[in-house]
Amino acid sequence: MIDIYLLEHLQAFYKYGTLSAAAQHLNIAQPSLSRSMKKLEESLGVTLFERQKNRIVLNETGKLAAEYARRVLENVIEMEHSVRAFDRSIHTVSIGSCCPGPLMDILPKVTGLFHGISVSSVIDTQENLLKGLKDYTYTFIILPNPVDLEGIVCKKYREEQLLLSVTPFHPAASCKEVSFAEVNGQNFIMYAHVGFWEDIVRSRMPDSKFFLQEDFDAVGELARFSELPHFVSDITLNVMPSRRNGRINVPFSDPESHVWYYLVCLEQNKGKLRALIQSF
Amino acid sequence: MIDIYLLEHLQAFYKYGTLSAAAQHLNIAQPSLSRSMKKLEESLGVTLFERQKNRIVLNETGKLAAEYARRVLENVIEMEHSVRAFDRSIHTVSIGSCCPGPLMDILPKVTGLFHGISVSSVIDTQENLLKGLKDYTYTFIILPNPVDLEGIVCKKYREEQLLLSVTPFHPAASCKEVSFAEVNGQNFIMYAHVGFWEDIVRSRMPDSKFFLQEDFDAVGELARFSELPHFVSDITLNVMPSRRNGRINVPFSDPESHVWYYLVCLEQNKGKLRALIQSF
DNA sequence: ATCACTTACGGGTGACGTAAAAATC
DNA sequence: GATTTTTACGTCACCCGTAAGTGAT
Repeated sequence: MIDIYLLEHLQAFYKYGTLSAAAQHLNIAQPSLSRSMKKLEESLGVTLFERQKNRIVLNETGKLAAEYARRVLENVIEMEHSVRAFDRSIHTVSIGSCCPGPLMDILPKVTGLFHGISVSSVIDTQENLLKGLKDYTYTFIILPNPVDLEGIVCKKYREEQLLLSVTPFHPAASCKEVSFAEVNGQNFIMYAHVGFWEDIVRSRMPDSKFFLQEDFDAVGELARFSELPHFVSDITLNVMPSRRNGRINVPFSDPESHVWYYLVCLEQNKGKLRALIQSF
Repeated sequence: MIDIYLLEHLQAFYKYGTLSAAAQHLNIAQPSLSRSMKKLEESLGVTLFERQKNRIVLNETGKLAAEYARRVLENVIEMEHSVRAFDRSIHTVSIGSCCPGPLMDILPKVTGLFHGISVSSVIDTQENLLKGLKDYTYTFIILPNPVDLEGIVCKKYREEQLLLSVTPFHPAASCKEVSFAEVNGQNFIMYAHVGFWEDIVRSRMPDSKFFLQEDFDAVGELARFSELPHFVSDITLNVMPSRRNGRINVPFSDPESHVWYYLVCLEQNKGKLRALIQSF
């Protein structure tokens, strides 16, 4: 059977067009590549290149072979990734979430439940979360909507309400609720890794600027010495009461500011999910 | 990247259950396999087996890896096959047909049109014909029905009428037409490689026996010295008038006895198909 | 004793690098 | 002269086989 390294070499040549360029990217000497391509042709029993004296280009058969090579290599890479992820999934619980809120209250429960084995968590896009669930990167994922897919289990988890955190002098401070439109154009301090919330506030308040903070604690610190509003949620306030620090928290009135979360896992982890839910 | 031979070894172990059995089928020594499995675990950085002192079995991760290995190996085999077939398709024209009839009149035209390059023809099932078209095994295929698939071109070609060939003393000899039902139960001489026609006559005449002849000429020879009926078609009679040899040919009346053929090829061979049709 | 796997050691294939030649721009 | 491919040759990695050892049936 054809050796993998021959396919890698072919793909590199396909990508970079010349043997020398491809050899550089492969970190091998050019004559090695020349030999590899010959060997590939020989083992397939097929001509893959048109050769002039100092020029070599793929013919139609060669291009077809290169496409197949790409597919095979992608498969091998997927195998490596998935097998490693599956192995890790046996020894660890990894939770992917669309935003930090539900992680804040679920992480302590998970670490308590699966004591002894390590727990990791990541904020990611919905697309990557579902992909990562299927390839064993995540044991559980948390989505802001239900999913109905073959082999996947989905349970309604909890809700979250977004609130505006302002100083008592802010016009909204006296309101019972506030809409995105009313504060559109104002500038906000915001934690950088809020997942899908960022899409929501940016799209609903297109005239605002958001001063992103890589460090979560920085948001609280900056708010203490600034008039700038920022965002909190009922979950945040519950888990970290210090975030109140003299500010007024006004709920948003828009429907997008209120979300139901769903816990999602593979069929094979249904048991773990049930255990987790029972621990609530 | 993981070497192919490691995947082959893993798959063999997956299939045969023990290192010794797998090694035998791989034609290598057992210690080699033992080493391969260790190396695979090492390069994946993952435990694939549960080892007792003299026993080794795949764990869950190992089974997953073996499944992925199978997929990769299948891909490589498909690559080898398709690339070789594509290369051949450049140098030859290969025609797959659902039955011999339309081949008899199209082969001379094809050999005339593509003179210099070799022409081969095969009778196959509809399923295999379509598969072979997609993987470049066949340049053209001939089907008894149209197809409408992405990337595939289909042209109505010609018709064929099945007839019953009998001696003048046969009851049907004086009829203008005959139905399958009327001769059901009688025994027939039949060429062995008539493709889908065999399915038709067997299903429409379940009480008949068919004496299959591997050699096409044997049908004519046997018919000369026998009272047994056999099958001909308007195409056969046209191409080989000798098949008449004193017999009466009565057309079947059933709709299944009349077929329209379609010439099918890949989009990329549309030009060749057009040239072929224009040569008619 | 036989079977199944592992460890240890030696051998040969072959993938790679270096050097140099040939050809094109 | 710079770039690209091919040919030639030497080297080292590594895959395999043989032989020996351990443990289980």
